[in-house]
Amino acid sequence: MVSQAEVWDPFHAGALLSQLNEQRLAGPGPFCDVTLIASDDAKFRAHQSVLAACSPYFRELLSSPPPAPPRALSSSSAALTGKDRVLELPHLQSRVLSDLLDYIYTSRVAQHGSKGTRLLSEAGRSLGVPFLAGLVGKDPSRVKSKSRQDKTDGMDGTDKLGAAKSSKTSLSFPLSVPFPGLSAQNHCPPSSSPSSSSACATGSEEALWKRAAVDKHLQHMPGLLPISSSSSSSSSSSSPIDLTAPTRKEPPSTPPSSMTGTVPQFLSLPLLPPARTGLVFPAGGKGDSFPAGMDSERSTTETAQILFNLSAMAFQGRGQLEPDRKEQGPGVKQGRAESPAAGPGLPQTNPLPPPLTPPLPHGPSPVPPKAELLCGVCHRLFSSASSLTVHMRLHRGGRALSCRHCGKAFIHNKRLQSHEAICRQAPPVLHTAPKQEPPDEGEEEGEQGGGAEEQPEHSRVGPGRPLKKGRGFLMRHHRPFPRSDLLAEEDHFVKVVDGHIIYFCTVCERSYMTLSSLKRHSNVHSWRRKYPCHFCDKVFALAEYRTKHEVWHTGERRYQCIFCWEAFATYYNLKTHQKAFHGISPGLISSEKTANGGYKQKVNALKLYRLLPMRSQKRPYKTYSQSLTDSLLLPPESAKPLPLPLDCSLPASLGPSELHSLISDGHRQGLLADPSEFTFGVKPDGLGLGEPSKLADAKSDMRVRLAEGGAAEGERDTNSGDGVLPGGSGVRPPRGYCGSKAPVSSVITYGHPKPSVIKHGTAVSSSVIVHSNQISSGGGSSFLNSSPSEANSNSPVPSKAAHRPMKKQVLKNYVQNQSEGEGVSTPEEVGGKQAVEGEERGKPQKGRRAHSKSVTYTAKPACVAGEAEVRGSAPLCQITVRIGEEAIVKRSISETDLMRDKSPPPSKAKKTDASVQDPAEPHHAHHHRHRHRAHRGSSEQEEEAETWRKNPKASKATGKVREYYFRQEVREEDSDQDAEDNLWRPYYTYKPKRKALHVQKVKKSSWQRQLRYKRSLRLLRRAEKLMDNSTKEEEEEEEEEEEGRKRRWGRREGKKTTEQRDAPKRH
DNA sequence: CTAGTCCTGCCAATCGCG
DNA sequence: CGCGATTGGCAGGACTAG
Ligand SMILES: [Zn+2]
Ligand SMILES: [Zn+2]
Ligand SMILES: [Zn+2]
Repeated sequence: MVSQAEVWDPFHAGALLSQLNEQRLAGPGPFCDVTLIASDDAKFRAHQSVLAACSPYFRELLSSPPPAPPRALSSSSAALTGKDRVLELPHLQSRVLSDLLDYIYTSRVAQHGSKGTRLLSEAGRSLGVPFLAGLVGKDPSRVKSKSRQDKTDGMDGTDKLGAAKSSKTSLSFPLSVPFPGLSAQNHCPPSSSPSSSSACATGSEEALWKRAAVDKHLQHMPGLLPISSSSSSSSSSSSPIDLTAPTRKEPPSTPPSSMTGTVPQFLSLPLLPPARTGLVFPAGGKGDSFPAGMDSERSTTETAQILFNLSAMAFQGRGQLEPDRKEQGPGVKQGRAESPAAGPGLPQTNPLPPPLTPPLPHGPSPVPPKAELLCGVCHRLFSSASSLTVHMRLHRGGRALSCRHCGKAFIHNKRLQSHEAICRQAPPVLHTAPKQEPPDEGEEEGEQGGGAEEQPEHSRVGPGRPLKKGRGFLMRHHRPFPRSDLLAEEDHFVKVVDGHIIYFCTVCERSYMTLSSLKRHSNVHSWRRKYPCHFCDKVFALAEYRTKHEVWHTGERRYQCIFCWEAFATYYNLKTHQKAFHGISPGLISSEKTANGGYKQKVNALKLYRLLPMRSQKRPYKTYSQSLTDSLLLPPESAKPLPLPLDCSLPASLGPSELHSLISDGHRQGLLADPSEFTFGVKPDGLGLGEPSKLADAKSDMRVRLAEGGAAEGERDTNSGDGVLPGGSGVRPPRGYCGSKAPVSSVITYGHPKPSVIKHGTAVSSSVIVHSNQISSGGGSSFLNSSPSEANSNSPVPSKAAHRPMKKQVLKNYVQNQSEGEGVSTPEEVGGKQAVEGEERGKPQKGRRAHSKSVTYTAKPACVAGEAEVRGSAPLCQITVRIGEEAIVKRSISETDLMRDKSPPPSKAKKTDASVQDPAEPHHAHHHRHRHRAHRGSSEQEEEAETWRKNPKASKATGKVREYYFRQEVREEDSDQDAEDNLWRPYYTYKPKRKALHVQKVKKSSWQRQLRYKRSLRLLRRAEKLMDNSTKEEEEEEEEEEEGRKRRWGRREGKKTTEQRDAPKRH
C-alpha cells in the first residue's frame, strides 16, 4: 500500500503507541474517551478507537450506542463527558484488564504466572485478541517474539476480522519505541511544548519524565516486536500497513486530513510533533539503536497495526467510534469520512459519517439532564459536562501513571517523573521493593482489618494499574504503628543555612523554619494521628483543620468586624467583608507575615476585628492572637457582652421559644436576615458561615440584653441554649464535641486599658488610617462568652470539664467586664451609628453616647483607598473607637455604597440556601456516605474517645473524660476503613513551597544544591526503609500526595509557579 | 478571575519531669 | 516553679477549584 514514493517513518507506529499509552496512563485527559471498569470496580481509561482497533469485542461494544445501563453507570461511577463511554467488564478482573491494556498499548504482556496468563488468555479470547488468546501454553518469552501468526492462531471466533489482516502483515513498522533520537525532548521540546497538549510535557520536568519513559521503553522493548497478525485490526479493509488508506478517506473536515500517507502526513499528526518529521529517516540513528531493521518481520506488532489504523483516525475525531453520540461535539463526526472499511478501528456499524445523524436516545443524550452531571464519587453536581470532567480528575485521574522501573503507580506525571529519577538511581531497592507488593497489601489488610477494598489485584502497582478508588487510597494511609514510628524518625532532615536551621520533610521536601511546623506537617504524610470531625465522618491530619472544618457544622462565627459587628465564620470571610464593605485593605488589618506565609504578630498591629472565643474550647486558654487583638482594639467593647455568642449570654430564663419568636418576626425572611441571626440555638443554622451574623438587628438588641444578663449571672450554668454556639447555630455536636462547655477561658482578660489608640486617619496608606499609640498590653479581650458555662446541663461534657475552675485571671476579668459592661458601648451603640446603613441589615439603631476618648478609624472604599482621603473625599466610614470602655463605630459612609451594593455576596446567598438544608459543610456532604466507625485503635485515648462518642455517659466515669472528649485524635492504629474514605486530603500535594525558597532567595542556588543532596539522602533512607519492608509507607504517602498532585499538576502543569516551585526541588 | 482552602511561622497553653 | 516537649490556634499569603 505504501507507495514506493512514499517515505515512511518506521518509528511512527511505536511513537504513536507510546503516546497513546501515555495518554491513557496520564489520567483523564482530553484524549481518552472510554472508561473500562473491571469486575472489581477498578477503572481504566483508554481510547475507544484503540480498543476498537484491537478487539472486535470492543469494536462492537463501542460501535453501538451506549446502552442505558452503561449510562447509569457512568453517571454514578464516573463522570463523563458526553463523549466518554463507560464499559463495564464484569468478566474481567482489574489485573487482567490492566494487562490487557498494557498489551494493547505496549505490545507487551506481563507475566504473572500461569494463572495470570491464563486469565489473560481467556480475556484475549473473549475479546478477540488473538495474541493474548494464544498466550496460554506459550512461553512468554517466545510469545513476545512471536509473529502474528501465532496470535492468529489463538483467535477465537470473535474475531471477525481475523482473516484480513494477515496480508498486511508484510508491512513492517518498527514498533519502535521511540528511539533515542525521538526522545521525549524531541517530541516535546520545552520551548515548543506549548502546543503540545497533555501528551507532551509542558515543562522540562515533563520532558525528563518522558525521556525516562522512553528509556524505559527501550529497555523493555529492545527489539522490535513481532507483528502479530492479529485480527484485531478490525477493518479488514484497512490494512495496517496501508497508511494511506485510512487517511485518504478522510473527510475534509478532519484535521488529520493531512495524512496522506506521505511523510508530510505524518508530520501532521497531532501526536507526533513536527520534530518527528525529521526522523523520518533516522536512518543512522535508528539503525544503530534498533536492530532495526524494520523489516516486515520485526516490524509491526499487532499494536503497531492498530496504531497505523488509528493514525488515520486517531485524531480525526474520536467520534468515529461513537458516531451515535450526539454529545460529541458537532464537529466530531466530521472526521469520519471513511467508509467502514477504511476505518480500521471503527466499528463498521457506524459508518455514519453523518455527523448529522447522531444521536441515539440513549447515547449520551444530547442534552443530558443536569441531574446527570453528578460526580459519582462525591455526588457533586455540575452545570456542565466539561466542569464535571475536570472535576473528575480529582477522583480518578491519573492514577494510572506508573513507574517504568518499578511499576509503582502515581497520580501525577511529575510525581512519577521524580520517582523514576530516583527509581533509576536506586534500582535495586526501589525496583524490587515495589513489586513485592505483598507487604503492601498485607499491611493494608492488617491495618484495615479486612477492608472491603483490598483486592490483591489492585494492589499491584504498575502500568495500567487500576485506578484505585478513593477508598483504596485512603486505606493506604494506615500504617502499622511500627512503621509510623519508623517514619517519624525519618520524617525530616535538617540543614543549616546561613546559620539558620531549616527542617525538611523527607517525604515531600518541604522546608520549615521550625521543627514543630515540620512535625505538624509530617502527620499529613504519616497520618499517625487522625483528627476526626465530631460531626461528620471526615478525618483530618491536622487538628487545626478539623477545628476549622467543624465551624461548618456549628455555624460558629468568631470573627467579628468592629465596624459593623457582623460576625464571620472565618478570617477569610471577615477579610473579604472588610475589604468589600469597608474598604479596608488587608495589610492594615494586622500582622505582618513572614516570608513563608507564616505569620508574625506585629507589635502594634491593629486589628479591625474581634475574635470571639472558641465555642468549643478545646484548649482552655486564650490564644495569643486573642489577647493581642483584644487588647488593642477592643478593650472597651470587650467589656460588654457581645451579642455574638448568644448562647453564652442567653439567660436561662429566656426560653428558646421566646427568642425564636423574637427573632422570627422582623427580618427573618428579609434579605438581610440571615440565618445566623437565628442562632439561638433553636435551630442550627449552620448556614452561611461566610455570612455575617448580624449583630445589629433588632435581635441584637435583645441579644445584647440577654447577653448582659447572662453575663451578669456569671456563668450560667444552666444554659438553656446549650447547643448553641456562638454566633452560630444551634447545632449540637454529636459525638463528644464539647461546645461551650469547655471550661475555659473564654473570657479573657480585659481590661487593661491601654488605650491604644488610634487616630484618624491621615495617612497611612490605605484606606484605614490608624495610628496607634501604645498598644501595649492588654490583656485582653473579653468575651462574654466566657462563661464557662460548663454547665450546660445538656452538655455532654463530663463534669470534670465543667468543674474545672476558671482561671483566676479569667474570672477576674470576667467580673470586671461584667461590671464595666454598662458603660461600654454595645453593639447597639454601634448599631445606632450604623443605623444609617443598617436598615437593611436590620441593625438596630441605638444611639449611644461615646464615652471617654475615642479614636476614629477611617475606612474608605477599597477603590478609593487612601487617596480619597487625602484628597478630602469623604471616607467611606469612620469608626470611632472609644478607648477605655467602649468603642464606637461611626460610619459616615453611606451604607448603600458600602454594603448594599456589594451586599450579600453571591456566596452568601448560596450558602444560606444550602446551609439551610444541610448544615454540613457544603463540600463534604458527600463524605457522609460512609459512616465513620468507631475506631478500633488500641490507644487508650482513642478508645476513650470512642467510648465517649458512643456513650457519653459511660465515659464520665473516667476522670479524664474531658480530655478525651476534647481530643479525639485517633492514632493510626485505629484505622478504620470507613474513616479512611473521609480522610482529609489537600487539594494538592506537598511539595516544596516556592516561598520557602524565596525566603532564602539569596541562597537559592545553594539551596537547590542542598535539596538535591537531600534527595539523595532521602533515597538512601528510602532504600533502607524498603529493606525493612517499610516500603509501603512511602508509597502510601506518595499516593496520597499523588492524588493531590495530580490535581494540581493536571491543572497547572505549565504554570510558572509550579515550575518555579519545583525547580528547586527537582534540579 | 473569584471564592475559598491550604500551609506554615509564631506563639500560647499544656503536659511531663525534676 | 522552671524547663523542654507538645499541641494546636492564628494570620494571611500561596495556591486550587470552578
Ligand atoms: Zn512532607
Ligand atoms: Zn464534619
Ligand atoms: Zn463590617
